[in-house]
Amino acid sequence: MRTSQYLLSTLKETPASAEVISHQLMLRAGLVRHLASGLYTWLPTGLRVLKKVENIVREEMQRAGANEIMMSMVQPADLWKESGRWDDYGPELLRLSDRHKRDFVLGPTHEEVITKLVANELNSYKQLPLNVFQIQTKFRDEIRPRFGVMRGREFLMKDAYSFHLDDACLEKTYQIMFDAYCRIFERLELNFRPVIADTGSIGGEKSHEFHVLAESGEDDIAFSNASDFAANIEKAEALAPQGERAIASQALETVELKLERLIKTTDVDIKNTVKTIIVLGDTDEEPTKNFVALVLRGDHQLNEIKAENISGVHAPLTLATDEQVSAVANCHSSSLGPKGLSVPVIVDRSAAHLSDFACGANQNGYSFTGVNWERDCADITVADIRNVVEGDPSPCGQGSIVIKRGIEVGHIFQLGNKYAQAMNCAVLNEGGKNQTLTMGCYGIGVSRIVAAAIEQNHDQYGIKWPKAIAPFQVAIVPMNMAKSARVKETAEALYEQLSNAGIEVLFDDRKERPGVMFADHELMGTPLLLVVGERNLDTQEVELKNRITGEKSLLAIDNVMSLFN
RNA sequence: CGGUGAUUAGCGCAGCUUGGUAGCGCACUUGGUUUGGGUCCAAGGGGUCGCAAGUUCGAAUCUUGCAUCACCGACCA
Repeated sequence: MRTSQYLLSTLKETPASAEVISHQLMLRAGLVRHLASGLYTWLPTGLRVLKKVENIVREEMQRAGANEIMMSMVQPADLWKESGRWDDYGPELLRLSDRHKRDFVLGPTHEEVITKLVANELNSYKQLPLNVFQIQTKFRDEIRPRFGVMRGREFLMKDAYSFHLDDACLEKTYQIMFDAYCRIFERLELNFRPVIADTGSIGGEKSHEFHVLAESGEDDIAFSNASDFAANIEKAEALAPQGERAIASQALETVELKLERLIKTTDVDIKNTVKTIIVLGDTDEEPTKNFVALVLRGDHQLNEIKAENISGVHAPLTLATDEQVSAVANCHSSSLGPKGLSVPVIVDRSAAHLSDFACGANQNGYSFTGVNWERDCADITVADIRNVVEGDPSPCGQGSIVIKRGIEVGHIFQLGNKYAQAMNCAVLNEGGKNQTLTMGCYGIGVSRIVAAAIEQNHDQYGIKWPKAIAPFQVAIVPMNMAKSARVKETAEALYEQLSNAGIEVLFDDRKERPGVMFADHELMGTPLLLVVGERNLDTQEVELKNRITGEKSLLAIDNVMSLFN
């Protein structure tokens, strides 16, 4: 490709709306352009990268025995009503109707369509297991699109679905997919980690996320500093503190200070206090009485996922309003405490290990000190409802927790039979009986990977693409071609030779000054530059510049092809 | 949806307080100059100041409404 024919579109200045570095560089290097909130146009350079990621994903899926298909992005609402997700999915599901007023959705994912297809196509256990995938545009009407294509509303995703007669078979395919994902991210040269994950709204039992480690990531990942253990913080278990709880030694006292003031103005340590949060319960009692109290150590944070998975707690987790808090405890939320509450009390393991602690007194402006479980507050349930923090013992039993930020680029689930049951997806088993299938599903955010790769591979000059996904393998940069016939001839000859050999080469034939060309290629992140100039032509050499290492060396023109063997 | 802020040339911004001729840098066009790291000089093109209504002789500027975009929370590949 010649730059004179190419939509280069680089920007010198950073558009003000771009927050993270990958978004800035994607705009500046001319990979994408903003169309509307969460919607982007992919320019030639960006599309080249996207296609490369896509192809690596496709190759590894095929190697893992998955069949590529393509499903419609527009899906009939009836299917979603059948699975129950028409009601469950919420406003993130973009709904539309056609000219006949029939309801449709823009597919955020394709479980319904694929399960219906497989239900119709498969009849016998002999056809199992089956794994199918597609690489398709998805649409999710995100509440808050941000960070460019990292969280767009329309995005490219690889989604695979596997079908099995039993869980043992699903487990096997799950492992194959796990390995395939590792291969994919290794080929993409990304610093990634598989982490144990929550299954979220898709439902199911076992699940891993694949995270690219980056400061700009939106998830907190808990690692062990002594083993392979890694889990999304949503899912990382906070172990109960070691040892016996200290024996009560203080008497219960009432203090005329809010808990917050008590911590600030006295020597009471926040780690020896508990905070109490009232949330909606999940029982059939009349709504005015249906609440649960969650109790955490003062310095800990509530883990909403863990909390809403506890029976009796309403999912999704819903905080009580100020009025509801007053109705439950006759005080403001800042003076809440576990003692004497009439609602079920769920206490985090760490908070339950305290003795002689301080807490709100359920009376505005008052606290208790010297509080002890059992003696002062007996009827409680102990559970793990907090986020792990750095330094906690790792749940794997080895080492302690370290927390890093990650960008979720892949997610694999063991779905079970939720969709198969709803969509009546079954085959005849060996005994001739109808048997509902069990499913796995496996997603990769293809367009998000492009952004994640930039987050991990850039410097002050621009993008430093991993070789496997660089838009061009090499660029030819002639010095002052307009003035030197020798330079022009050499550059043209090199270009022809490389193009004929099928190498993705960008020939910068613009009439630009060297600085402009160098800056553009560095911004775009082309791994290799061949600089053709009068300076080295007497010896029949060109300069080779490596974008990643910054190394410069001289290379005989006759040897250029050897770079690509 | 809630909270905050923004909207003036393709991009980055000034002008608004105190109403009166729409400006700067980059980019773009033309001519010259320069040519191994975003040269320099000169001339030029490009704007219903987000939209609508109001106040006024007169609105980018004041008032009201709406839209869009971004940031902080819930969602997720």
